Amino acid sequence: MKLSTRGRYGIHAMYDLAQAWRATRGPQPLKAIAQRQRLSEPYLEQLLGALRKGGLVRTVRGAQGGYMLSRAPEEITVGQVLRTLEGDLAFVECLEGEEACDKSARCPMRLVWQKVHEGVNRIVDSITLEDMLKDYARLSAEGEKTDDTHLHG
Amino acid sequence: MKLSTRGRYGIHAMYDLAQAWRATRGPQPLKAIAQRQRLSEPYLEQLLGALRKGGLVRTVRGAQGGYMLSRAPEEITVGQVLRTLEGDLAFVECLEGEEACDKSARCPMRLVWQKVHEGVNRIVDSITLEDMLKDYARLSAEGEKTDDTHLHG
DNA sequence: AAGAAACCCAAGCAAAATTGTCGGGATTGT
DNA sequence: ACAATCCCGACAATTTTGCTTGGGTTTCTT
Repeated sequence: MKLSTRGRYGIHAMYDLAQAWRATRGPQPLKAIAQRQRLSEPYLEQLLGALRKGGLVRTVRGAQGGYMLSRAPEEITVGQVLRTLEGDLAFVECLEGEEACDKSARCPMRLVWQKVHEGVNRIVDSITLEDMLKDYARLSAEGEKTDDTHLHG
Repeated sequence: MKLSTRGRYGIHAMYDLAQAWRATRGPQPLKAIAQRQRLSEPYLEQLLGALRKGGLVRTVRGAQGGYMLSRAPEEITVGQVLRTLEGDLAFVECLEGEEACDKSARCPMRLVWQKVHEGVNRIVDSITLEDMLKDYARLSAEGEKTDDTHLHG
């Protein structure tokens, strides 16, 4: 029931890129993202590769290159990121393919899984990277000290 | 992100016991439950053991014994079953213990995980075994053939 | 009292998934 | 040219999952 590190690290990376989007707008080298978020470079590279294929980030190759969001932070949802890295956010497989479960139409469990599936997706799709930036800004304003290094969760 | 077989099989077993509750009220032997739900006996035994410790089923030992719900189907929620077998339904660990995440108070990710956590729990706690029985009865009424063997999902 | 029908429990274990690492290739700015 | 980058597939370590095995213990029936 836990998210794997793919989803968790992916959100960290995307949040990092959302901050960069506001600040410099330039591409961020893998190494910089990995250091700020304290993630292993080669592993993060895999995740960013998947996010690129999913159309959520784009890359600039060669020196001074790096990764950047493919569109504005308010147009990327947490759900898009998680589904790209984790696959369909379904509790059970029988919801994924159309014919994954033969008895699908008359299964007492199915409605339960459907409700959870819809609920989870509705929530994660309602939160954009921009929302996360704002929420965190508000949170920081309330607390006193500023500290923008490595916050995991 | 998938439920493990523990949660899935557990719901099947509890649904089976909910049906039995209405019909006979007598304890159901492990073997009978396993056969109806097509689950491995020794494995199911583990799950029922956990459900017993969790207070959701009670047992009658000795010959003619078996497992039965510890209270009425309308008083047992899907959430109780899943949490008993899967642990806290949290996307990330930092929500579980109080001090699992040191920076908890000012973490940009935390609010996201909290919202999902609350959403999932609200949904699974809103569905009782009785609801499942009713939903399935309605579903069966709509379809024509009756068939109460092994429906997985 | 014997036997069978049941639950109870702790280890062990193979397969699968997760979480990375490694090595080399391709592209591009300076 | 050269260095900074991204790109990609293979593989290795570790953990988790999904069971199985081999014993117990309790209680009903005869």
